[in-house]
Amino acid sequence: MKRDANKTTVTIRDVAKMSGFSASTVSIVLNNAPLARYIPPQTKARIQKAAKTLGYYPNVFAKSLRSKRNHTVGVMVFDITDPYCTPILRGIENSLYQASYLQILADAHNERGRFERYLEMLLERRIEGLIVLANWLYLDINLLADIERGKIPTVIIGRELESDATSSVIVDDEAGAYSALSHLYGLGHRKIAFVRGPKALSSSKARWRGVQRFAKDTGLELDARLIADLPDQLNPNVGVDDGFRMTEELLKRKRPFTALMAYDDMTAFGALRALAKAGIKVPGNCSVVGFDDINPSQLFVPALSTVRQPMEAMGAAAVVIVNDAITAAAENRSSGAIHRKLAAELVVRESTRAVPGKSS
Amino acid sequence: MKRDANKTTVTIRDVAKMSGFSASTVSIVLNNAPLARYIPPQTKARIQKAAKTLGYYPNVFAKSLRSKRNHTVGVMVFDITDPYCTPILRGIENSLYQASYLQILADAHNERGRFERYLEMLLERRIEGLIVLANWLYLDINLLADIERGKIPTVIIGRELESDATSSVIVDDEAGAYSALSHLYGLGHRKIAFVRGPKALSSSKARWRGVQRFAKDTGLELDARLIADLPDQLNPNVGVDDGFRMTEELLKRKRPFTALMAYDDMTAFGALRALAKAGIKVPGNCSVVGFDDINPSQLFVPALSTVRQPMEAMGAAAVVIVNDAITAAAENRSSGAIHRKLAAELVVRESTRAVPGKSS
DNA sequence: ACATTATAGCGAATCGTTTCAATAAAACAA
DNA sequence: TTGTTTTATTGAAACGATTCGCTATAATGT
Repeated sequence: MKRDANKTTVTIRDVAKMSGFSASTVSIVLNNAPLARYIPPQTKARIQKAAKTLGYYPNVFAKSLRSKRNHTVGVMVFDITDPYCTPILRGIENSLYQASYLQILADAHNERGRFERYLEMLLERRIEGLIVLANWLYLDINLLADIERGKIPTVIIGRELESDATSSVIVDDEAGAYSALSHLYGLGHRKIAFVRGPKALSSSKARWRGVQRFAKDTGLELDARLIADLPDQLNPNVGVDDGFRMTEELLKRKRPFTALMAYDDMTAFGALRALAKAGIKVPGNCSVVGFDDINPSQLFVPALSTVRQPMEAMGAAAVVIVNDAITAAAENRSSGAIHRKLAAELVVRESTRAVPGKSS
Repeated sequence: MKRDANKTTVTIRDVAKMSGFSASTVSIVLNNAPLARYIPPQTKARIQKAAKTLGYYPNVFAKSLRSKRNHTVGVMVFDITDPYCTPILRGIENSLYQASYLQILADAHNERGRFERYLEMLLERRIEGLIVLANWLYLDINLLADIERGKIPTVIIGRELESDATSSVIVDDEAGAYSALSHLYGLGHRKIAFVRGPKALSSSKARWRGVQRFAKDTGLELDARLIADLPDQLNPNVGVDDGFRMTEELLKRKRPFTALMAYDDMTAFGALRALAKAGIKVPGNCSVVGFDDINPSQLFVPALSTVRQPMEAMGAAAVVIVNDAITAAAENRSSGAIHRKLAAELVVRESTRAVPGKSS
């Protein structure tokens, strides 16, 4: 193994040799350590030039072996295929970049085993923080134990854990649903159908609470025959099929409605398809409102009115939380869990319209 | 700094102490190193138990400081917001996971500066391989120099570089466009409008070549008045607006057409919107075909007929290439650049139909 | 002229692992 | 019995960077 021949890695000692100074000095100069204040400019220049001509990159492993810091956080996604994820990832990435962190991306594919395996790998990497993007189901108790074990600053986006020992960033589902329904009501709709989310999801419950609260506030009657439930499913992309089926189911009940409020945009897409198939024009004969405002929603014809989750902001908020926790830990301070609930915003597009014959 | 109190990291020496053996032995056992063949089972058991009860994770930094391997590859995306990216990322992730690599995700936001900064950070991390997902414009020459400098196995998805020193995975745009046009032609369409892609994109050219070849093969006439070009733009999500504008432009020319072939799905969405606005039914009065088969395409009403890029497979192929290159490098073999061109597949959905009055 | 302080740079220890070479006991062959 | 091999374990030297403490010269104060 004549490795010296094609010596590929250039170390700090190479720079030292070339510049004529010691490794210590090189380190001090290149990092602008406190001691660098005593180093005359020309020495610095010589060292910097040497580093540049050699193409020297400090070895992060050696570096973090000493400093215990490695400027890496793990980002665990439950299903990157879900369009809901992407903007959040963008938000995370952007904030992380600003703080010059790098992210290791892990995709659990909604599988518990995969989640755990990835978690282990991330722990081995000594990530400084962990952001979990729990867009979909479950996420139970004892993986928390795993996280706690590592004592790594963690924040969960999209779910609030029962034990609030772990920080979280969620959206105000209840208020969002409230405003969506309020929008339909304001347009004169009274016979409103609902496709509710899977019962297992906490956001389903919260959104429904918003609906109920609005109904109570205004005396709107919620007709049980106009309510359908999405089955508990693991695959978010099936949401559209389920939305389709549930809407057909609703139509089959022959109970007229002038508006439909879907659990989320995917469901709304399915509803749109079912309505089109039944010859019902949107928004002419029926208004449809979704939730989330995933990317395709604005593309649709008609563009979907929906409740926008501030996804980039959620990602950014998560980064703020972990970053604070990391610096707190670095300074040996302790920091409690933080729970942020962001407001959702109604976005009115083309799929909702005043009920015909009535003026709003 | 009483750090010993809350000693957070458990090292191999702790395991050694607890099990009563030396650090060397522990290392050998835990890694199943060749020497482990001499270690009696009960010793192994003792060590393993100690490791488990202490919750020992080997420190990857120390590890790779010696071994020069860190099982990490960089994945550089030009814009994670682009729905085209997601399935490719999924393909990459999945293959990487199988090979038990972890990925560091970097998003260049289509900005050169950001690309370079990230590249530097990745190089510092001593990533073993690099996958670049060049979905969108440019990607010029001298960042290649940067990559070459690091001598890191690299593969580019979505573009073929002029100098073929860097491996690439692309889709057969020409054949894909050929088959899309062939599909329209087979449905009886003769007056076909085209919204071509931005000239700067190599895929634009390739797809247009496919169109031209088909036209030549069959004698189909390409009417210049039915051809519009997307402007050179940086933002992929603007594609839909441009598609809308270009289609309106085409309609304004008053030159009738019964089918429209869009550069990609985003453009097709824009076209769909413009056609709807003009009161032209799809597919009743006009067929529309896209390219890519991004996720929303199947959701649309009508679902978009398009040419499917095998995105997961592309991601997987990229991983195979870097993985091979990495192991080759590890064994001191040299490996040349590899160029894979994957077939695209026509997906017929609802947006295309035989031209009225004619039977296909 | 001498003590003090600021300036400039270096040596060596350290971070947590892996691995080579060495040791030493047991097992075997002659 | 002696010599060789196999089995079992370990100390010490890397890997590449940071940092504390040390030296040594130069500048300053008195």
